[in-house]
Amino acid sequence: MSKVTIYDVAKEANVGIGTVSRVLNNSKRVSDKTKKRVLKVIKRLKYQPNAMARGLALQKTGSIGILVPAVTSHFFIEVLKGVQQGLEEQDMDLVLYNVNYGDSYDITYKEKYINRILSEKRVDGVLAITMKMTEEEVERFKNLKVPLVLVNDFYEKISSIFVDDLSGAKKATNHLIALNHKRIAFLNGCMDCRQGQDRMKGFETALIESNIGVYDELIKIGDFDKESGYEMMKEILNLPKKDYPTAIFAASDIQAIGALEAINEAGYSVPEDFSLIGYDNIELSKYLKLTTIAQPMFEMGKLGVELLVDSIQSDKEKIIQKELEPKLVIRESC
Amino acid sequence: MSKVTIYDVAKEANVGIGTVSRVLNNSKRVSDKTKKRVLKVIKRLKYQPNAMARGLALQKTGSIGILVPAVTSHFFIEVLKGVQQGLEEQDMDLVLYNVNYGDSYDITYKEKYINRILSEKRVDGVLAITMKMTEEEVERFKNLKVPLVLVNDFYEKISSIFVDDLSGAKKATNHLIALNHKRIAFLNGCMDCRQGQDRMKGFETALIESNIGVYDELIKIGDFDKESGYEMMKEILNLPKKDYPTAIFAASDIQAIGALEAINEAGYSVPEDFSLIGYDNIELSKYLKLTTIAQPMFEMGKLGVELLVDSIQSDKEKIIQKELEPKLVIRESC
DNA sequence: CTGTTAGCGCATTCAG
DNA sequence: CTGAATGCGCTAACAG
Repeated sequence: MSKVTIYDVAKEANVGIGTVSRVLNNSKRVSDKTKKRVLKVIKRLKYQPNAMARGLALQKTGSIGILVPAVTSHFFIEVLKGVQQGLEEQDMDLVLYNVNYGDSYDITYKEKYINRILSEKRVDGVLAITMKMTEEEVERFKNLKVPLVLVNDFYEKISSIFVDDLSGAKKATNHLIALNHKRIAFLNGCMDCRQGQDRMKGFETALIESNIGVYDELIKIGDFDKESGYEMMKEILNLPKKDYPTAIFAASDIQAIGALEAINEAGYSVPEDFSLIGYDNIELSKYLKLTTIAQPMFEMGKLGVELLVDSIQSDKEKIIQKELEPKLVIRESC
Repeated sequence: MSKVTIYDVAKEANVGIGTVSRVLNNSKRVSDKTKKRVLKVIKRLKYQPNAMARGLALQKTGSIGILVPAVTSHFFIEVLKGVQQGLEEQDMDLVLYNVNYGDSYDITYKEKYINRILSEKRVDGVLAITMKMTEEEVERFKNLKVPLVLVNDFYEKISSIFVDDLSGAKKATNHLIALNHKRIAFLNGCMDCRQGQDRMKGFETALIESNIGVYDELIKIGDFDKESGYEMMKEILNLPKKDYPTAIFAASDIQAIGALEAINEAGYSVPEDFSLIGYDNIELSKYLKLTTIAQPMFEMGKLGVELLVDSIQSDKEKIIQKELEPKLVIRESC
């Protein structure tokens, strides 16, 4: 009962392999009677087509690739859930290309994987999640006609799914303003990515619209990780006390957690001494009771596969841009 | 520059495709001179062999499958890190088979994936993580000679990597005993899996060895998830106060977190009113300052791939059982 | 050492 | 409607 091929089925059913192949791909050009007979043999022999052979003949693999900077990030995990669910409905497999190596993002791995994906042809298309693809990289996909969709990133020439960061940052800031805060600090991530830029803009816009002061010394730029949140908060705590903010908006939950650590170390607490709001709504923030801006991660994943599968199947280029709306989740940190 | 095949390379280098194939697989049977020439053409044409075709000819895919009940579990994420790193060194791809569907473990999906893996032959071997494989399922792999290694599970006829749960539970319990606790509760997961049984045994053994009472009303059996931890803790809090334990040992961190919620809701706190210790050392527990038993998840993943790749390459059956040692991580919950 | 040929398992013409 | 032949891109065995 080892390897049963299409030939075994054909012989057993007294037909040619062509016929078997036809019923497999449910072609109309086969009589109901023989179809039934073949189907029965297939079931009896527990036959299933070999993915490699089929892929080679069809020039399709029946699987998609996921390109991600760090599989272990909370953000990705949530997106992955959506991807899984979307994929399930398609009966496609998922190949994971994790750019992260030994806990550090390695740009050479990104390059390496992209090369591999593009030439090995093990996947029919790829979902790049939070990957900051360069224009040149994207073009390579286009040239080779390998469907690509960007999740949580934006590029005008490629289907992308992203979140309205400007709106999210405004919501966060406005929540703080509604709570009557006048001196609000902002711990931002990088400024050379869309997310950082838009969140900054959202923050400033909200303040200006409410006629509240924007204080340079309360705006910090670092990284989206915890250490950076910690460092930035320490800098703020080093300010003269009279310049302290009453509320802090961190551009990511994980930064907020870092900031929280700095706050606690300094003998202060949240929300008594400082109000704190994060961004992302990762699972952790629920346990830490952190107020935050929820990104629709699951939906992004699910929508992402849908777009990708669509573009694989239709194979005519159709660029779809989808902007999702983040929403405020109020917990106990402010 | 679209699809460059081995023929293009051969023509361009004035050799036969056999020669090209040989340099690709670094066979010794090719002169240095032609080898260099071919290599140069390969680089110039940016040629990379098609994975499908190679797989078909070689009967090897160059990728392994991961079978897991829930990609989003913290435990799995950590293991995955190890897997990734191990795989990186082998240049193999990773195909994810997630049995979880719509947030609930679905046994029919397990069946479905196993069938798919076994017949589609898209992967050369599989790593089953925390999968509770039945004897019959394992036998199917053996019959079809598809290498399988179990991670965090044990089956004598298959290479397995697991943790000494008895020892882990003893360590946890002994820590509590060293802290002078006399009435210790145990919130266990299922009792029909090795983990549950061993942890129960470890718990009881530790108590008995120290001549401390084992109280039936303080031993609860549920599930390894948060809800179950919450429920079990509530039951304990419903006991007459005089019967309250002074410490609680939860069989998983996530259960401990559920228990913590119940404790807080009842107006008590940790570690003031109850000492609490968990099991697993997932990332969350660090932030919640939960004392726990650390499972070497990363190592399990890494070791797992190594065993698997070994068995794929050598292809002679060699069953290796590896038991790892868990260790106590003391934080602030006790 | 190197070119040629025969499959790997399947989908897809092309005849019948 | 159906069977036989051809090719997908590559490896391996076989001649030179």
